[in-house]
Amino acid sequence: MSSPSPLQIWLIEDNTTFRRTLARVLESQDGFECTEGFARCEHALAATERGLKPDIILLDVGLPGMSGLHALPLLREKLPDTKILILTVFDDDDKIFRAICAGAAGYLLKTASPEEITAAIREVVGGGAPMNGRIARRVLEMFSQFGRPTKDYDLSEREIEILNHLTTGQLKKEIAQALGLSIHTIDSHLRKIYIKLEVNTRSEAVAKALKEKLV
Amino acid sequence: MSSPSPLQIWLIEDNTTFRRTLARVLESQDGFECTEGFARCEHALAATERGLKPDIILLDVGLPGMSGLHALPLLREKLPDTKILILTVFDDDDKIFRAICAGAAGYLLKTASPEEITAAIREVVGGGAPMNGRIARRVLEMFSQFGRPTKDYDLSEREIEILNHLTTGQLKKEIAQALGLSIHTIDSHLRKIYIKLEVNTRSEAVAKALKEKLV
DNA sequence: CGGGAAATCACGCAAACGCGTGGTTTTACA
DNA sequence: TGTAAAACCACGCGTTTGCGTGATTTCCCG
Repeated sequence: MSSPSPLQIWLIEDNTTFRRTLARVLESQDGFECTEGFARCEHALAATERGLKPDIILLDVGLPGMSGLHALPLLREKLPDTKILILTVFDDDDKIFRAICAGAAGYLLKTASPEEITAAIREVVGGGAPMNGRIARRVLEMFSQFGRPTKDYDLSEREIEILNHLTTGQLKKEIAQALGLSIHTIDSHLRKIYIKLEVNTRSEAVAKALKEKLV
Repeated sequence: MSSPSPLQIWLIEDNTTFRRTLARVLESQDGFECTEGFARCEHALAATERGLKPDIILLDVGLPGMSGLHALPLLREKLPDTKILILTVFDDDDKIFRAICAGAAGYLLKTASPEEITAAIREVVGGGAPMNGRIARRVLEMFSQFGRPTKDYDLSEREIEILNHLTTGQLKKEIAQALGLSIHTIDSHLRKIYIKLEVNTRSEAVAKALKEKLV
């Protein structure tokens, strides 16, 4: 099933021993072909200039010269169809966050066994996003931070509705028209919103509403 | 290793057949104890009032009465230490997003085999966050949307600086004072910002800046 | 070296805004 | 059934804004 066109894999990893060992492991897998190994991102980027396009890249983030995190968006631009898996020892939230935002297709730790790494590659090919369990947990936790309404300002439905119109830049007059109300009513609601949000200007209210996900 | 205190699992799932089958499968696992099965979230919430606290909950989202997504935050509040796994047929971005934001510890699909479900439970106990591969991919894609500067409006440094002041609700006068400039200069910058962002009001500019992560 | 973009400053006007202060009607709940 | 909160409406005042139309200076780059 895989013999006609083996999966082309690149390794970007400065530790030569680890890179070669991993390359050997991957090569031994049916359908895998470890076509290139680079010690620096710059070399990999140069290779893309020569028109080479792997299916998968295993990318270390702690590299001499250009870091993997810096290279990621560049690689993604050059190789939009290539799935890039992070393979690193770092598991801090900032690196995870930046890697994912930059378009990493998965995040593995170097503590992973060869079996786990090959399984991850197969998973990413199958449309998945392999992650170390702890990393996945962190991702979900970070994600859940986005949905918090933070504080409760006890805004009424009408007030939230008007707050929504504010974020579209509408004038009091326009909001009144849109809701079929008098401009004085909008003004009245607006004041209560200001009091509840503890702001004094429209833009401050909009900023607070958006920053704290009230709308 | 697990005999002293088996893992207590609740199922919240309206399909009686599926729930009972799954309960039987889980019970057959070493160290698992399927203590309760509910057809409605309301029943589960009532059970928490009686002081019951499972280790794991498998929660369907498409339920009669209160939906699983509505119940999730309530369950999380009652049972802060319980890991809640979503087990559903739905895989649309909105449901995934809401479930994760509400604190789901994992997201499984009902197409999962019994083996996959038991593996997922063991994974969540081990500090992981089991997800269906496709779901995990979606999560990373959604996540990566947060880091985008979206479009490039070609704002100058000064303009971005002033845009920042705008999001704090400052008046032109105040910004001028803060930057040691004339109010006319701020006005001038403001107009260019409006032109570049294609807006006509301050709040619209603030909204656009925050929504598109320009600041 | 010269052109263009960015940054700075200036004046005036109509429109919109924030705010004080008043009111009535509708809705919700005890 | 009463009462409080929300929603609705109104007028006026002083301030701020958005915009048209100008100008000068600084700095980068071809």
